[in-house]
Amino acid sequence: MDWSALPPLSALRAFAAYADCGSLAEAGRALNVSHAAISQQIRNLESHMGVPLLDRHGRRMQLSAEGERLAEALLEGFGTMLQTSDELTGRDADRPLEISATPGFAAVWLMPRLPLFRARHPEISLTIDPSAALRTLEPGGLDVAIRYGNGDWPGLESTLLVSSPIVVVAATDLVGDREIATPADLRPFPWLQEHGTNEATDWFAEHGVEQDRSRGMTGLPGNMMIEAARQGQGVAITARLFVEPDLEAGRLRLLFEDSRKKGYFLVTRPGVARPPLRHFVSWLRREAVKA
Amino acid sequence: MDWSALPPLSALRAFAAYADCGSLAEAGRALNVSHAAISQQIRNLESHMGVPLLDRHGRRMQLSAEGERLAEALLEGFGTMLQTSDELTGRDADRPLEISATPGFAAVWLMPRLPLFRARHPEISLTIDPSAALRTLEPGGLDVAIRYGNGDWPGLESTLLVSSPIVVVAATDLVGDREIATPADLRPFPWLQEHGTNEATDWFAEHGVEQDRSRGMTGLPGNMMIEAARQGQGVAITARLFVEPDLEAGRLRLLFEDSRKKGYFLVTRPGVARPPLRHFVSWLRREAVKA
DNA sequence: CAGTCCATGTTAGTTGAGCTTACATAGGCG
DNA sequence: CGCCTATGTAAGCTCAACTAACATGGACTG
Repeated sequence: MDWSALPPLSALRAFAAYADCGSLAEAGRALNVSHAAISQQIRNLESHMGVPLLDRHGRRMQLSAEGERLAEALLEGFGTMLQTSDELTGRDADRPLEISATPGFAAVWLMPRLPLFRARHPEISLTIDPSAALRTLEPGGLDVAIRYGNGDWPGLESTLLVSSPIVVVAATDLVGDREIATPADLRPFPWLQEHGTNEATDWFAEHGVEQDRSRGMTGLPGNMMIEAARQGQGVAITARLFVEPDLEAGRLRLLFEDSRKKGYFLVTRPGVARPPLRHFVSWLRREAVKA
Repeated sequence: MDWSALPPLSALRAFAAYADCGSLAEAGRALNVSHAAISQQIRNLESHMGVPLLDRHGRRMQLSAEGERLAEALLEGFGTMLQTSDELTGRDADRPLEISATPGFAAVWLMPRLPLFRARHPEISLTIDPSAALRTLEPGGLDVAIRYGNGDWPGLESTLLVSSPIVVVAATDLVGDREIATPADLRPFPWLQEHGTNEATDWFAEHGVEQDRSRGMTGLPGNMMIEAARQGQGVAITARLFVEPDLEAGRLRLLFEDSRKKGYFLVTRPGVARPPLRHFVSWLRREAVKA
C-alpha cells in the first residue's frame, strides 16, 4: 500500500463526520472540536486532493458527486475499523443499542412497551433516536431502524411489525358533517404535518390539490401533531395505528384512507448481529405478534 | 457513528503499516518516519485499546490473534479510502502498475519481454518487485502477482501462464556420472536455495533427508542461483522452465523431477481492474500463449 | 423594513500529539 | 567474539490541528 498517497487522516475524519452529521456545527460536536476546525480541515482536504467535495450554493452546503463518493468510502472504511476495534476492546458488547424510530411510533407503541424489554434485559442500554429522518445503518453506528413504508429498502433486511395504512383525519369539531368527497374539499382547512417529513405535502400534491397558503401548514412532532388534530387545529395525515381509538370514539373523522400496503418495519443490516441487537430484535418481533 | 470511540488515527496507520511491511524499520520507511515513532505508536495503541496486538517473543515480533484481526480491518479500511481517493484525484490512472514476481521468472521470462509491452503501452508505468515473498494484493497497493504454485489461492483469481514442474539439478562437473538414485544420495553435496524461499529445505525434508551442515546451504536470488548451479557450486531445486536449455546442452544433469502439476500463474484480485492492469493482464496472456 | 438566529468562513495565536535523536538491549550469524 | 539488525526508552523539538474572535450572508418573523 502506498501510504504516502493517503490524504491527511484528520482531514478525512472531519469530512466523514460532516457527511455523517450534515453541518459543520454538528460535526464539530461529534468530534469535540469547533466548527471552524471542521471547516478548515475540509478546505485543506479539497486543496490537498484538488477536488471540490462540497457545493457551496445556498445557506447549507451540499456534497458534490465526488464528495458523495469519498464520504461513502470513508464511512465504510472508518466503520470497519471502529467495528473491529470495538469487538477487540469489548466495547461492542457494552455499547448502547442505537435505535431510530419515527417519533409517533416511538411515543405511542415503543415507549409503553420498553419496560418489558428492560425487565428482561437490564444489562442492555438503549439509545432511541426519535426522528422521522432516514438514518443510515452502519457498523459502529445505528443498529436498527423502525421505519414506515412498504418494506422495500435496498440492501437492508426488513420485518413487518405493524401493518397500518395511511389515513387523512380531522376532528369532528373542525369538519362537522361537511361533505368531504375529494381531496380538493380539504383545501380550505389548516393542515398539520409531522415535523421532518413531507407526507402531507406529498399526499396533497399527489392528489392534485394546491395548498391554500392563508390556511397554513403547521409542522409538529408526530405525537403532538395527533394531539393537535384531536383539538381541531387542522387536518392530519398519519398511520391509522395511532388514531384508531379516536376514530372509534368519534373524536376524529376518517376522511380518506390510502389502501396501499404500508406499515412499520423493523430494518437491519444483513449479516451477523451483535448480541444486544439480537435480543432486541427477537423481543420486538414477539411484541409485534402479541399486538 | 461514535467518532470518539475510534482510536488515534496515526496509531492505527502506524500499526497497519507495520502489519503490511513486517518490521518497524520498513514501516517507518513506508511512512517516512523513524522506527521509534512506529514503536511508540504501536505501544500507544495497545495501551489505548487495552489489547496486546503483538507477540514479543524472539527477535522479530509476530501479530497476536487480535493483532491479525485489527490489521485486516485496517488494511481494508485504509485501502478502501485510498482507492477512492486515487480515483477522484486521477492518481489511479497514473499510479504505476505494481507487479510482484519471483526473481527467477522476472529475470528469465518477464524482463526479456517487457520492451514489447512498453512499445505497445508507453504511457503505463510499471513497478516490478522481484521477490519470492507472497505479497498481499490490495486496493491501492499491489495490482498483480506472478506466483509459482498450483493455482489455488483462496479469494484470488489465477490464470496459468507457463506450466513447469520442479526439478532438482546439478552441474555435470559437480556430480559427474555418480549414481543418484534417492534424495539421500544428495546429502554430501552443497545446496543452493533461492533467497527468500524455503523450497530446497522443504523438498529435502519432505523426502526425509537431513541436511549435512558441513556442506552448507547457500541462499542466492533466483537467477544467480541458477548460474551458481551451472558453475558447479551446488545442487539446485527450481522450475524446469529456467534450466531447460542447460539440460538439453548437458551443462546440468536432471536428478529428480517433481511431477505434480505446477507452474507460474498470473494472480489478481476479483472485481473491476483499473485500465493499466487490464492492458497488462491481456498482454501477458497473449505472450504466454505465444511462448 | 429591522432584528434575530444560525450556517459558514477567515485570521492570528496556542499547544500537545507526533515525531526525532541518542542511546540501549538482545537475537542471530559467521 | 564482532557485526548487523530488530526493538525499546527517554528527553526534547515542532508543526498540524486546533481555538477564539470576528465576519458575512441566508432565512425567518413581526
